[in-house]
Formats: sequence, C-alpha cells, structure tokens
Amino acid sequence: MKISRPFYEQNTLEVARQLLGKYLVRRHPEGITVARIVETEAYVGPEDKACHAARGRTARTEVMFGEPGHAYVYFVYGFHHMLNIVTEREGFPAAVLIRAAEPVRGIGLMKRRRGTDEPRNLASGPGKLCQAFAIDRTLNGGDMCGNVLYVRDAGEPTPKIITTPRIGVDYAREWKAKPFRFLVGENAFVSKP
DNA sequence: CAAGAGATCATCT
DNA sequence: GATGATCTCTTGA
Repeated sequence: MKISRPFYEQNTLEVARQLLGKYLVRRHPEGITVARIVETEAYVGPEDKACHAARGRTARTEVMFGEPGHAYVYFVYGFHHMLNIVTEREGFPAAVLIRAAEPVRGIGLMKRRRGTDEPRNLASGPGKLCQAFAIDRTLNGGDMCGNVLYVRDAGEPTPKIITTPRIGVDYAREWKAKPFRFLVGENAFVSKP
C-alpha cells in the first residue's frame, strides 16, 4: 500500500522510525527503482539547531513549513542532493532525511547511474541514494503521495532499530548529540554502522 | 584500513 | 565571502 498523508502528519521521530523497512519507489522514464529504507534522520522544528528551518522561514526552507508528505530536496557541498519528507502539521517545519536504502528493483539502472557494480555502494548514503534514484531539485516540493516518488508499505513488521546521533551536524551545539538517527540493526546497506 | 584533502555551488551574512 | 544533513580518491602504515 502506498503511504498516505496522515502517516506523515505524525511526530517526526515516529515517522523516522516507522519509515524503516518500508519501500521507496521512484517512477522515471528510464525505469522504476525500488529500495528498502534502512536509515533515516529526524530534523525537528525551529528549535532544532541542526534543522535548516532553525535559521527561519526562507525560500529554501519554505517547503518544510508546508503540507506534510511533500519532498524537501536540496543541494549541498556543490555535489549532492538530499531527500527529505516533510512531516507534522502545516506551519511546523520538520522533515525526515532518507539516508540509506537497500536496492530491490531497478538495480541495473542504479548501477548505471552510480557508475559502480557494488550493490552496497548504490544507496548507502543520502547523496548516493539520490543519484541512484535520479532525485534532484526538480522534485523539491513535489507530493510524495502521488505517482512519481512515494513510499510503499509492504506490511513487514518494523525491523529491529538502532538509534544514534545524527551525522555531519557538529555545528548544532546541544542538538548534535540527540539520538535522532535511526537504522535497521545488522543491515549491510546503511551509510555507516 | 584510516585519515585527509579536494571537488564545487546554492544559500545566507 | 563563508560554509555545508557528502563522496571519492589518494596517501601512508
């Protein structure tokens, strides 16, 4: 079943947890790609110094203030796109970053886009995942309850979950140590253990 | 294998 | 003008 809007309206930490074990689906003219989400991070509201919205409501963060269930895609380090899904009520800026996934379908296409044959190197990181799924800023603000990019619930039980601090947010002061990163335990496709 | 540098640009100061 | 919610390659043990 395709996940619908009410799921994303929940508390961000809850969404981040519950996305583990679900399937990210991308329909594209080149073909379909599907991967099982194994790593996520929560970015929660204007108080969270790691969250872009802590800097206020700007053109870039506008999407996070909008309706839940939309994609927040941005570009960092001059190279990489990051895929987030907006959560919680409209007006409260929060999102879940999809950090890693285990390729399931369209693996040949992912290999071509990534320029590697190693399955563990296709989507084991937020930038890699976006490259494997051909996700860029044209999808920013797009509805993830539509038919282009969405999450499917295959009915699997929620897997065993490990919690750690978020990656790459050393600047976030007292928020950097918060356990807002979630990964499927013992899974070989996460970005780092 | 671990550590470090370099790549490169949108966004905000 | 600085700086990132990163990745890859090179270096050296």
